[in-house]
Parts: sequence; C-alpha cells; structure tokens
Amino acid sequence: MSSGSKEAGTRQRIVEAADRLFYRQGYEHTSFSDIADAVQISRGNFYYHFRSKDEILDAVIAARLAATGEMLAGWERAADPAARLRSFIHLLFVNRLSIKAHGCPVGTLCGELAKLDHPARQEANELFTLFRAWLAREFARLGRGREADGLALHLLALSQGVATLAHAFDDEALIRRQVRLIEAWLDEQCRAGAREKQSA
Amino acid sequence: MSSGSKEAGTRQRIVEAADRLFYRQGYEHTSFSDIADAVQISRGNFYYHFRSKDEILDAVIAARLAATGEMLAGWERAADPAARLRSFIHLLFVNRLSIKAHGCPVGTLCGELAKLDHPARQEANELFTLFRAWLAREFARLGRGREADGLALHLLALSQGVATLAHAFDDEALIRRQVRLIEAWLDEQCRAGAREKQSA
DNA sequence: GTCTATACAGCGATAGAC
DNA sequence: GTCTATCGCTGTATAGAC
Repeated sequence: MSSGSKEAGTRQRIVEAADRLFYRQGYEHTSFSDIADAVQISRGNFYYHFRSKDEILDAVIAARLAATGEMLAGWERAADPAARLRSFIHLLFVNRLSIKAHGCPVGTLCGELAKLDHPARQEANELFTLFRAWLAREFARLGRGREADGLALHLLALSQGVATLAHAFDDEALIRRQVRLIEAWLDEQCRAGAREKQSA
Repeated sequence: MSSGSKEAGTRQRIVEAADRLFYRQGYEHTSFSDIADAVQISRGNFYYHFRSKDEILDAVIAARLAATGEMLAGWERAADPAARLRSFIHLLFVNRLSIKAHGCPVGTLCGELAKLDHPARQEANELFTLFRAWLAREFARLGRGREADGLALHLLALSQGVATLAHAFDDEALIRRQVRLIEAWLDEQCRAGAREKQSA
C-alpha cells in the first residue's frame, strides 16, 4: 500500500491529482473538471468518494502532513544539528525548478487559504508548524535554546521569501544565490552557538 | 485631483475599491458584484469605465506603482543609506496589522498572478522591481556595491517571508520580533560596508 | 463503483432604455 | 453616465440508471 503505487485506488488517485493541481493552479482555480480529466473519471463519480471539494482539500492536507513528517524524520539521520539544518536549506535548492514554476507548496497553499479565510486554514498551517518546531529543536541542540523559535521563524521566513521572489520573477538562479547567503548565515549561527556552549 | 479625494470620479472610486478588495480577498475571488456593492453602482455600469475585469486590474497595478514610487521618493529625505534602509524595514512594522490580516499587498498579488499565469503578471512584478532596485542602490551607497543586488533580494525575501508567516499564523507579535532580527542583520551589513569602505 | 443527466447559483460580459 | 434585463458559460453538487 505504498502511497505512490501505480495500482492505487480511485480515492487515492483523486487525492494525488488534486494535490498536484492545487499546487500548480491553486485551490480555488482548480475545478472538479480539472481533477476529473487528470484522474480520467466522470465528474459525478467524485461524490462517491468525497462529499465536497473541501473534503478533497482535507485529504490533500493530511497527505502532505504525513509526507512532511516522514521527510523530517529522515533528516534525523544526519550527523549533527548543523547538518540537519542544512538539509532544510538544501530542500530549497533540490526543489528549485518547481519552486520557480509554482512557488513553495506550503507557502502558496497557506497564503491562499488565509486570504479566503477557508475552514481548512488551520490544518494547512500545521505544515508550517511542523517545520517550525523541527527547526526550533535543532537550533536549541545547536546551543541557541533561548532564541531557538525566533531563529526557526527567521530561517522559515527566508526560505518562504526566496520561494516567493523566485516564483514571481520566474528565476532559478535567484534561488541558488540566495541559498548561498542563507548557508553563510547558518554558519554564523553555528559559530554563535558554539561560543554560547563554551561560555556555559 | 488628489488620489484620495472624497469627490473622486466613478472610475477612480472603482479603482480604489478594487484595490482594497483585491488585497483583502484576492483578485480571482473578487467579483464584479463585490466591487459594485462597495462603489454603490450597478454591475452593468462597469463597462462604461472598463472593458473587462483585467482592465480594472491594470488600473489597480498602475495606481500601486505610482504610490510606491512616491513612497520611495519620500524615503530619499532620510539622512544616510542606513536610515533609508531602515525606512524599508520599518514599513513591515507600520503595516503590521494589515499584513497580519491580509499579507503583503505586493507579495500576495504577485503570487496569485504568477500561479494563474495572468497576463498582468509582469506589470505586478514591477512593484517588486521598484523595491529591489531602490534597495540595491542604497546597499551600493552603503559600500556593498559588488553584492548590492544579492543583499537587496535577501532583505526583500526576509520581509516577504515574515509577511507570509504573520499572515498564515495571524500573528502580529511575530512581525515585531522578526523586525528586530532584521534590524540586527542590517546593522551587521552596515559595519561590513564601513570596513569595506575603509580598506578601499 | 461508475456513469449520464441535470439542478441551481454565480460569474464576466452585452444590449438597449433612460 | 447610469440603469435593468439578460446572455452564455462554468462552478459545485445531486439524482438516479447501470
């Protein structure tokens, strides 16, 4: 029952197609017809699997939460906090082509749902919270316990902003250059953390 | 013919209402009925002033470009490059309530138009470019000529990211805390600029 | 489980009276 | 310059045959 299986059930194929389309076109701009075309089923058949479009959104967010949790768990294998934080920054580089084309999947979804004041808004924010808490814990391990959450938000904000600008300007090189600046900032934070640990 | 006049013509009142609604609800989510209710005119009457909804958007972007240009010109009165750059950061603080509620007007509009691949996308990006060029020039004046554009994008990204997170989390305090971190970063850049000027 | 047919609301846009 | 009336289309959602 792997989530990317070729023989996935109809329900799962709907969720996967909706996930991709919500990312590429936005939630509101994606219609049932769009998803139906992608999954190759009729429009009416949706309502056997979901009661409404909002319910599809809920399923998409749940799937993203699960995938994000697994990714963060995978990063735990890195040797030290600095290497783990670098995994996060590296994500911006790895996904630079899709970010250039469609922005950050988390930021664009949360932004749209916030502007629509959509009921699923809080659920989507959990995606941000997952990263925020994970980053804060790694900054704390780095020896920056007191300012850990502030630094986590700073790094989260930087990656969000870079994604926003790269998307708007449709500029891949912007990501590569800014990633280097962020890495330099992280190195500086590591040195500050080491100093704080020394004096403690 | 001041732009905020109470006795503004219908056309201008449409642009002002559309500007506000596009910011609060998003472009696609705002209908003619919404604007008509705000301006207190009938739906049909729109087409005497504009040929389409896209044309209203063009007018809104043009108005924002003009207003932004005037604001940047006003910041020129500050004593030195460091003070001028601080004006930019301060903007995040001054507008923190509307940013918390609706995000950054530039970032959310450019993000939506980019995702829709809307024809007016490039025009909206000019708003970003206005800030980018202005910031780069001030960083150059600060003595950071070689990296001026990279630093400008870094600061722009930071402010965009803070706006995105504050909007998603509906959190005003987040802005105040992150503004302090950004100001500390700017101070560091000022010192680096001074060193570079010394050695030159 | 999947289909076709359809209801019903809202959208952008047009025509024409005043 | 502003109005009412209406068109054509697309959206979500439902009913019911197979």
